[in-house]
This record gives sequence, C-alpha cells and structure tokens, in this order.
Amino acid sequence: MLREDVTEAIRAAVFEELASVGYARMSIEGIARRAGVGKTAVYRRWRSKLHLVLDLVSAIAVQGLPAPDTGSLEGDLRLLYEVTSRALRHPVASQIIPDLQAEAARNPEIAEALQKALREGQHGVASGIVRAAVERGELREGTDEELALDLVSGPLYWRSVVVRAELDKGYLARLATATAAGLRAL
Amino acid sequence: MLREDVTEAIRAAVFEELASVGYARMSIEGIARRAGVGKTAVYRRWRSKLHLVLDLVSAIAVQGLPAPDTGSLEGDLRLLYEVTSRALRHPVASQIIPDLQAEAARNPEIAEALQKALREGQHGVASGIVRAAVERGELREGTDEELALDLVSGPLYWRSVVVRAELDKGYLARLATATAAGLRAL
DNA sequence: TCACGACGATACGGTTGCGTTCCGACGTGC
DNA sequence: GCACGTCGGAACGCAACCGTATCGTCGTGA
Repeated sequence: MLREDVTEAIRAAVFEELASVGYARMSIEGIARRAGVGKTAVYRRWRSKLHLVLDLVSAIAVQGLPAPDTGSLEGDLRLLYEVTSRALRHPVASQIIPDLQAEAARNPEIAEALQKALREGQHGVASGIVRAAVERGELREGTDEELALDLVSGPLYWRSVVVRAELDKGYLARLATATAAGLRAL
Repeated sequence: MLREDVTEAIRAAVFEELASVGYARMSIEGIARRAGVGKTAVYRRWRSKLHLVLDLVSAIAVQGLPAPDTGSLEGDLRLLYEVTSRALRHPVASQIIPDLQAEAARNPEIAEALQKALREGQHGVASGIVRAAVERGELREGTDEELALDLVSGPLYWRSVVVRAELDKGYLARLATATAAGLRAL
C-alpha cells in the first residue's frame, strides 16, 4: 500500500516546482528532492512528468466553481470577477496557468486537460451567468454565447495575466458594468 | 566583420526553435544546428540565450503597428481586430507569445522587454483608438483608459490564445460592436 | 599578395537529468 | 514473529548541453 502522506508531499512539490521553474524545466529528480522523497516513490506512482501533471490538472478540473446567483447580470459578473481575481492573485496560480497554457500549444494531452478544466471552471460558470440573464430577460434571446463568454472572461485575464497590472479599488465593479453593457448590445 | 547572412540565419533559427520547443528547452546547440552554423558564430554575437531572445523581442517592439483611422470607434476596432487576429493566426506567433509570456513570470528582463513590445504595439494602438473616440465625442470625457484597453484587447486574446477556438465569419464584426457598446458605458 | 578575422567542425571536462536497479531499514497485517 | 512491500539513498550507463579552445579553410581589405 502506497503511503498517502508521501503521495501528498509529491503533489505539493509538483505545484511548487511548476510555479518556480515551469513545466519544461521541471525534473523528476527535482520534484523528489523538494518533496524529500526518493525518485522511486515518484516513479512508483506516475510513469512520467506528463502523467503527473495531467493527473493534477484533472484533479483541479473536477472541483468546479460555485455559480453566482445574485439575481442580476451585473451582480453575477461582479461576484465572478471577485472570485476569479482572488484566485489569479495567488502567485502559484498566476505562474502555473500561463506556463501550462504555453505548454498546451505543443502538447495535445495538456491542451485537452486544460480545455476540460476551463470548461468545467470559468467557462461553465460564465455560461451559467449568461443563460440566467437570458432567461431573466436581461439579455436578448438569440445572444451569441461564444462571443459572450469571450467578453466576460477576456478582459480580466488580459489584465491579470498578460498585462499583470494591479486591480485598483473599484476596477472590478466598473469592469462588470461595462461588460454587462457590452453583452446587452449582442 | 560578422557576416550578415549568418546573423540572419541564426535569428530565423531562434524563432523556429522558440516556436517548436519553447524558451526553456531551447539550446544554443540546437539553434546553431538548425541554422547550419557553428556554436562559435552564435556566441560571437550574443552572450547567452537570454540576450539573444531579448534582442529579438526588442527588434519586434521597435516596429510598431499602423494606427487605424476609419473615423468611427467601431470601424477602428474592427480594423484593429482584423490585423491582430491575422497576426495571431500565424503558428509562430501563437506559439511564441504565450511561451515568452509564461517565461516573463519568472524572468524580469523578459517581462520588461515584453511589456515594452506590448506598449508600443497593441497597447499603443488601442490607446490611440480610444483617445480619438473621446475627441470625436463617441466616448465620455472621463473614460477610464486602463479599463478601456482591457475591454478592447482582452476578448480577442482570450479567444485566440487561451481558448484557441476559431473565429468564424462575422465574429470580429460582432466583437467590435459589443466592445464599442461596452466602452460607451464607461 | 598577404594578413586578418570570421567561418564550420570537433573535442574538451563538467553538469544535469533520464529511467532502472539494488540496498538495508522500517512498519504493518496476518 | 514473519513475510511482504514501501521507504530513502545510492549508483548505474546514457544522453544532451554548457561555455571554451583549437583546428584548417576561406573571403575580403589593405
């Protein structure tokens, strides 16, 4: 029987390695070293670096996010942005996400795992918000959902991850207002 | 005197290596191999992989983009999106950009170079569009420019680079319409 | 014509990680 | 109290690069 505490130490080490050196530079030896564990323990659980990471990403994907339901489009967006921006503020997340995202451009398996996580996370929640707004009559019946999701998720990602500028007080509220206005124009 | 054709071959090889294996995995040996050149030729020009990449990124940053001026906010956005999406469609760009972006989270020098390229590229153009719209009276006087830039650039980046979904006919036009509406709400 | 310098090629010792194998120690279940 | 399987640690041969040095070749400018 594999020891669970060892497994957990390895998982934690992978996250740390992923954040500090990235997927490409990450090595099994480095993971074992950081976890205070023999290489054997790692190989006994996962066949390779790829399997290890895919496993972790899938595990996260399963979690899913809570769906906001404030009764208004703008309120829902505001809540979604609060949660998302808090998650993206964690250094671990903000380092790992773009790293894996870049890696996905080269590795179809990672791409698929990330897509799944995205679909069950951000994408799913945003989709729920938009549909609720349509049912409520806040958005038109024929609203282009794909475009709507891009309008909802794009700006915050751009600012947090690409531009990496800080979000001053009130930014999220104004973003929610502007986004809701854009959605109503669809 | 360093031979210019050799220099150019190295530059091209770097782009290809960057696209196919990424910054982290890229090696001087690999670059020289791909360029059909001795390692000596590379080291004679650049001290390291980092200097090489910084040099290339700066070179791109200098170029700058042409500023659209169609006379209307929506028209300008439309044109900007056409140009941007065409650029992002190139596999080389769509592989290299997220890769360097991820690397920037770890390396301040790369981050700075990318920020500069961003400022003189996408950011600058978008900024010009927004300001022109304000002068024209299409947008309010006190428009929050930072937020405006996120609204302009975020959605297309999200869709092209993160979600990696294709842009069907008419998408860019609808995106421009929705974005203009969002901006007017600021 | 001659000297200089960049060229590609090759080799150097050193480092790192690969994936595997063997070890003795420990702990748990029977 | 015994057997089994996991544990960390160490070593294996192999491969890739590092950055440097040293070749003989070739093209160009003085």
